Amino acid sequence: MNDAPLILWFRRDLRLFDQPMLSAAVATGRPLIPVFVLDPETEAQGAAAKWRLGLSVAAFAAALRAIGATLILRRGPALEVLGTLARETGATGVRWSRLYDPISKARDQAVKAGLKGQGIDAESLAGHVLHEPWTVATGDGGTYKVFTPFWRAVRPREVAACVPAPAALRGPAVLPVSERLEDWHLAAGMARGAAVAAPFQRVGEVAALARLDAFLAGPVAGYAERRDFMAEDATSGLAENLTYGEISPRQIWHGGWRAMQEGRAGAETFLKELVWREFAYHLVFHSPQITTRNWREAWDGFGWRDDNADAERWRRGMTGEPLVDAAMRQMYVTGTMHNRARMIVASYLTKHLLTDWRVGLDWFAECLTDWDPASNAMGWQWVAGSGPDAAPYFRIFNPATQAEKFDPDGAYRAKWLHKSSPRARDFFVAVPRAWGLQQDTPYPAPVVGLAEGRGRALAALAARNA
DNA sequence: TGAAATGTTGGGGCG
DNA sequence: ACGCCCCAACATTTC
Repeated sequence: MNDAPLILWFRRDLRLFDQPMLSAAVATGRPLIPVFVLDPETEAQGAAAKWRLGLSVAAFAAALRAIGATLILRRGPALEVLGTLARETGATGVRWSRLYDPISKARDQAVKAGLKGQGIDAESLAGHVLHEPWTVATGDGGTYKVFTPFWRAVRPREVAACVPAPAALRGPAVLPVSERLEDWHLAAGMARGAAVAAPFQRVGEVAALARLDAFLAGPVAGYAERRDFMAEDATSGLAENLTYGEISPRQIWHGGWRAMQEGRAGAETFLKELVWREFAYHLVFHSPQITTRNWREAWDGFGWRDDNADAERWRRGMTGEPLVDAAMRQMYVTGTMHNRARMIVASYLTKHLLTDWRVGLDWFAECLTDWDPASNAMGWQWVAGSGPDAAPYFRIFNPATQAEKFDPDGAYRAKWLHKSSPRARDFFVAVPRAWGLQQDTPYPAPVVGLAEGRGRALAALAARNA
């Protein structure tokens, strides 16, 4: 019997329940060495994402400790670290859960080939999505490029049952050395923002499961009607947990499905949102260029403005358009932003300010604790019009109209803008000194009139479409 | 998962 | 009772 240790390389799957890679490894009976590698690809991520990742790693390390295992932390290129760890421990195999974005794919392919070259058995398993991207195809074998048919194809599909969490993990006879999480300084890029943002995070598997239960017991019923109201707590808020794999998409699917069968009105709409995430992952797998280039190549010649002074005001929540600024400040303080607000600020940047969607994508990547490469790219290209199933070019959100509809009493705007609001004050505590913003900085006049910005965008976009 | 302009309809006030 | 006007509400079209 093979009793050589197996290395479990954790990345965006920091959970114990419904963790196929982990369960399969436990079933072998071999000693297991869980490891998290801070590799250059991960270090390249945005400030908020790296900081939030650190919280997740800490929570996962604690969860592993509770079942008798130690999460080993190592920094360096993944192939190098995993090879070294294998030699140190006598491990003969490495397992991980698959990722689908181009950067992860390139790294993982190189790691797999490199490990195999060293005689180490390397295997990746599913776990981050409901269905492997290559298993969902159109009638003629192509890939779905429009959401609705994708939804119709995915909805009736059987999703595999969740696998239980292991009760215990058997470690190696001698524990390999681990670095200390504190020494990674993952909060460094957050400057003064980490302390401000911390209370808004829901970290770890236990908290994520509790939120799913609470959401399915209550808010899901009104999800379809209430989810767009930005001041309300009507959404699941599970995106950050999905990002780090603190909860499995399959568990959410099964929970949502059950709620739907029990007749909770909003449950199907909720499932649809989960499938939007799925759609993003399938798209990024089949069209990896979506993260960096116009998904529709016809857009390549379009004269977007590059980064510019207006975009800087957008980043700083100082456009003078209250709903846009409220949303940008919410993101800067909390690391998240209401879904509808994301569409509105993205429309404002790409349409009213005619700024390249990649400028917005980069800022979201820097600020969001729920950042993931697939959803971020799909969302931005969807709004800009260059993406799959994209909004037609003339679909331009009017932030004032959206505010009237989805923040009718102004509560969301007031929460993030009004001088007397503690959340609005948090923003001034969190922003870099270099921005030169103080609480008494006067609120600016709009960077562009709504009618003027809309007219300018329509003219430019109509010319592109001519 | 849009907005604004334009067109249509129908109820009520009023002569 | 009737026609006329106004206008809100709704529908359709256009960007």
